Amino acid sequence: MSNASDVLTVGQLAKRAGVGVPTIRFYERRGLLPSPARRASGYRQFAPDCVQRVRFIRHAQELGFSLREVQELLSLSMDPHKSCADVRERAAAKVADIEGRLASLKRMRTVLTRLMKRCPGDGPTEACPILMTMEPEHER
Amino acid sequence: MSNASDVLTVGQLAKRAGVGVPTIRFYERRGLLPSPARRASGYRQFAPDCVQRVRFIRHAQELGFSLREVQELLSLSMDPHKSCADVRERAAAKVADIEGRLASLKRMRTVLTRLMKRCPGDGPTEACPILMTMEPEHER
DNA sequence: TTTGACTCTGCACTATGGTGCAGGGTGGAG
DNA sequence: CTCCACCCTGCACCATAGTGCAGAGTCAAA
Repeated sequence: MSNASDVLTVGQLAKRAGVGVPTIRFYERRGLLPSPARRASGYRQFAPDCVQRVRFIRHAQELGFSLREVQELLSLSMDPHKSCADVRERAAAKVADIEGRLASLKRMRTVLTRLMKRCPGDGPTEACPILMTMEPEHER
Repeated sequence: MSNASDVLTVGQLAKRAGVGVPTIRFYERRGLLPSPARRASGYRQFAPDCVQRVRFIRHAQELGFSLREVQELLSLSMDPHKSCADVRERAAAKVADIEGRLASLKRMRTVLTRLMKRCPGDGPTEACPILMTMEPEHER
């Protein structure tokens, strides 16, 4: 079934996965992609399933996982001693992380919109409640 | 009123503002703090109001402004041709920015929690719906 | 055979917000 | 006068996720 014409060069892999060529090499250096076989010339020969792998990486990134975390997820999926529960643990940690960031951003938004309501919208900047509230004699 | 004993060394400024000494020098290089007067020895002599300035910077950072944006805010407050409306514009842009980030994080959380509900919590990782959904044959 | 597109390596650089260090000079108290 | 804490400059480095480039080699079609 699989023959030599199945393998992909970096460029082909990059194109099919929708990323740049340097990104592929970067992932390889980071251990997110296995070191591929090489031709005599040194050209990389990627197996076709590397396309899935790269898309997995991007998909996980979209869900908020860093490359380090994606790597952990990948080694989880490689390790027969690990179970679904381990994966779920990572997901739960990520949700907690996201919720922390959400709370922080919401606090920022609350303060900023409150300041904007207080701002007359004209007048000199010295009288601007936004700037004044950022001054710290206003503490907390 | 103000005499020589009013001025602050970097270390004193850093301590009063609650930041490290290199941070002060970094802000100075970035133009967030004016270049202070120097003693004959080269020691910086900061005016006491620089403490307020540094705290302003940290406060604005807490509200989600980058140092570049803090600098813009500061030059707005220096410029007599600028008004409160200009400041409010920056705040509104930042709120929009924060809302974009909130939406993105909420999407991530939604997907992750949905995946976690589908996950049995045991069994091999190959069968894990979390990992499987990150595989891209699952497209969009 | 030639040409153009592709690939190789390694290194430097982007942005962000600092931190750390080496190798000097300075300030004030004891 | 000595000592230690502080200050000076400039440079390199941390993490993150790549991007860009030089200089060389390769592949395949025309």
